[in-house]
Order: sequence, then C-alpha cells, then structure tokens
Amino acid sequence: MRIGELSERTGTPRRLLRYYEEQKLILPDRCANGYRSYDERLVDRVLQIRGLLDAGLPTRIIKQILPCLDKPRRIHFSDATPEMIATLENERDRMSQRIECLTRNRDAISDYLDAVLGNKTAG
Amino acid sequence: MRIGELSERTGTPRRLLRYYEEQKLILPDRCANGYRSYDERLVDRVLQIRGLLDAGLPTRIIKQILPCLDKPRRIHFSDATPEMIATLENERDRMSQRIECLTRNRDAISDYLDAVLGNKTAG
DNA sequence: TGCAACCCTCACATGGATGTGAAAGTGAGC
DNA sequence: GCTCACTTTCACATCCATGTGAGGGTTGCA
Repeated sequence: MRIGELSERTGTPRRLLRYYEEQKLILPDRCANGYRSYDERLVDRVLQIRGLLDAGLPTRIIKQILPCLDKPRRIHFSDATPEMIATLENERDRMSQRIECLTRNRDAISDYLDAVLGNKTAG
Repeated sequence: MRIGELSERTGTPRRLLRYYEEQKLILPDRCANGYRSYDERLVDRVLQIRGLLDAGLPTRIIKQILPCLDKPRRIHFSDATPEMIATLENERDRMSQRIECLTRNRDAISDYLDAVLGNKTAG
C-alpha cells in the first residue's frame, strides 16, 4: 500500500511515517516511480511505534527494541551483542518502572472517580 | 528544605524544580529572603511528577490529576466539575492503554532476553 | 489536454521538557 | 570584611516529535 492508505489505517500523519523512516524505525520499499510501498504488517508496526512513543520512549530506543518483537520465534543472534543485551535489560526495567508508576496513578484516579461519582448525591 | 536539598533528594535539576513550579505542579513557600522553602512531602510529589513525565504525560495533564492523589480520603468536590470528571476518565483510559502497550512490549523483550541468554551456549 | 488527487523532497516553524550561563543577592565561616 | 556556596531571576539554546507549506513529479479521468 502507499503512504496515504497507511496513514489512514494507522491514524498517523504522512509526515510522521516519513519521519519514522528517517529514524530507521520502518523501511518501506519503493515503486518504480519513487513512491513508498508499505507491507501489510507495517500497519501493526506503526501502531506499536506510536504506542511506545506515547508511553515516553524515544525513537532511538524504539529502534533498538523493535527487532526483538519482529519474529518471536526467530531470534536475531547477530544483534545480541553484550551492549545490546545490557540496553535491553535496562529498557525492560525502565518499562517496568513506568508500568508501576502508571498503574499506581491510574488506580488512584479510579478511586477518586469512584468516590466522587459514588458520593455525588450524598455530597 | 531549600531547592538544593530537594534537588539532591529527588535527583532533579534545580532548573526543573523551578519549571514545575512555573507550571503550577508544586507551590513552595518563600522564606523572608526570597528563597524557596519546600515541604518534606514534596519529595514524593516531585518523584511522582517525574515518573508521570517519563511515562509520557504532559505537565498540563499532570497538574489536573495531582489533586486526586493528594489525600485519598479527602475528596475535593470543588474540582469535580463535569469537564474535570470527563478529563479524568479520559486520562485514566489513556493510562490503561499505555500500561497495556508497555506490558506487551516489556514481556516481549523479556522473552527475547530469555531466549538469547538461555540459548547462548547452544546457539 | 487539463484538472484533481495522489506522491516526492526540502526546509522552516512550533511546543514542551531540559541545558546552560549571566548578573546579582544572601548567609555562614574564617 | 572577604570568600564561598548557596540562592534569585532572566534569557537564550537544544533536542525531539510534530506541523505546515512550497515547489514539483505521477496517475487517472473527464
């Protein structure tokens, strides 16, 4: 598919699809006329990128963790340098911290909403 | 405590403590000489702010959800306008999405690491 | 043939969180 | 009184994700 369709199906501005490519997060093919040609499964990948960006990860890190998610079965040992392993362990831990923080605060918001809505008539 | 101590205890540059104040996330007292004076519990609050920023929330939103976390017991009904309720529900849902995304990807990283480290000698 | 709707690259702009440093006031200790 | 380590405000700089638009090529259709 071309950039317009991918843009619509992922809700992502064309500008950003080109930006993600510039940052080497995705690597579309090119048609004879120079147009970008996106594979079907890039839809999911783009959504994943957007989710991670929204969760606070920079493109530099996303680029490093994406290969781990490509094929759960086929491990890329070529990428598995000691530095890469260390990076991944570090990012995994940071993500766990983020999850904890978000969970804690989301639950607090939930409690607050329950209290406010539940007591509304009584308040 | 003054800004230097809070900075050290939270690992936050002074510049940012002033920035958070400018964004109305914290409201320190002032000593007679004009120095900022921070209450003890602002340590936790600053750490919470940093965690939420790191998880992708902008200061504008953090400012809105912080009052819900102040006193789990004492609900501020004055803040509970319909718009505020809607905002909180919306942010709660967005945080849940972030948690899902982070969890999914963190688990994938974990699986990858398990596979790479576990199979290292066999690969 | 010409228009409309795509696509391309390039480049400058914006907003939010953060870095850096200048110029100046305060306070404790020598 | 001087010095040093703190503090203040102010302002300009940087990084990154994103917006915007110019200038131009490609394709399909009336």
